[in-house]
Amino acid sequence: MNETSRDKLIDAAALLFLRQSYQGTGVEDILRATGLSKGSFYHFFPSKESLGEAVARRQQDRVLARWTASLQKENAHAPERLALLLDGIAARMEKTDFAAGCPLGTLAQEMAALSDPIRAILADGMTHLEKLLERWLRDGQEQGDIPADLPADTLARGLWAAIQGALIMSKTRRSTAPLDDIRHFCAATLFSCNAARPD
Amino acid sequence: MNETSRDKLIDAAALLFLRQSYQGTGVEDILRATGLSKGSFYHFFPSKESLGEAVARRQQDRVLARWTASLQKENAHAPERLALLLDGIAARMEKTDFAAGCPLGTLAQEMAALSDPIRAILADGMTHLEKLLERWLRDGQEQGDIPADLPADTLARGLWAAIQGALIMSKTRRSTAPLDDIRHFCAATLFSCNAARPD
DNA sequence: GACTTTATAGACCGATCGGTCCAATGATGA
DNA sequence: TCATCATTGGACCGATCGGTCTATAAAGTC
Repeated sequence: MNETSRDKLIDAAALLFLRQSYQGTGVEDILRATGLSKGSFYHFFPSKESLGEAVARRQQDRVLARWTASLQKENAHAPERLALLLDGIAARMEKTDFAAGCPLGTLAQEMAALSDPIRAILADGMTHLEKLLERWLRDGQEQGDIPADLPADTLARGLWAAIQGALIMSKTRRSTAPLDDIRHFCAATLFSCNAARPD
Repeated sequence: MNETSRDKLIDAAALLFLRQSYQGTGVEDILRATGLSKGSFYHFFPSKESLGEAVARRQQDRVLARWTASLQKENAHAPERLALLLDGIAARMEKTDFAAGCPLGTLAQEMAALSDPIRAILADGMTHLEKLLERWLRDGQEQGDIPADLPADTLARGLWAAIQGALIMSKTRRSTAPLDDIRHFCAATLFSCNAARPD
């Protein structure tokens, strides 16, 4: 109900943290973005760090929802599902003029050493994403798109890392090419291994 | 000669930026770490951002030297060379109690959208790293450790991204396991593809 | 309608931010 | 010996930082 103000603060902060980083965003910036006042802010949150925790949780929910929608898309094979995910990410990078990045990864990079509560939330979110990738891989293996003898858990972790790194590169090069590279990378190592054994 | 003070500023800033980020490090922090004074700082650098550029260049030189030493190690095959690189990175993470990360990647994540000069320097450094990985891959292909039909340039970019991502994960999980995962990932996709086709 | 709780506005706080300025000091060469 | 110029120390600047406080307004509750 009266969560509207609290939600507005979290949403505005999530956007600003993603584009200007946590430390680069002042409490006043968030107030300006929401039209609320300081009294309101500190009524809902005891500190900026506490808001950071709420932001981390919200970003986790959002990213998880987006990844699930792509990676578990009905009537689609593994390569197509991955393409869906990467296209969505690429579109988001272009839309923000390459100022964004992974909502979890960027926060993690900055806050892991600064706030242990936030670090823990983000670590949890990343585990969920890896699990999602692992399930995508296993589905692909069942469908025959990915060789069944490959270790899904290791590959999932490696693939998650590759996507994170591609986002850093995308931001630095101001290009979506690194995200396409991931697709080619998978085509060469995961899918093509399969194609190389046609019998 | 009298570059000592300038060098001290760059080195101290490089260390602090890596652990506390650029925006989390005040000019006064750097002065405290070096024992120098504000007059000295602004004699050598017109602004904090200008120091940031110098730091980016220095980190590029350092990382490039380390990667070259590992990936072009004499009398070593591709898997061993990669292991050398990843072990070095893992050791550095543990030594800093997981507060560090890739000197280029962390700066890039934070500064790419904030300072175009710094962004450009880091983009350049990343290109060099990718070229280094590509050469490592081609050497491995010549030595027969990696299937010759794989596209070295695409794999190099993907692998670079995976290492970056593993560093984010390592920092967030406070563990070196993600770096070991990269090794297993390569073993499963690059090296083992080869082993899977024994004939 | 009286009373309590929740929510909001915004003045204010000390600390710190990046940056300026100038006087003092060091070294160099004529 | 003197002039020159690179280097350093540190007081100082306005702006902003995260956070506190009090007064008020709105929303329930009986």
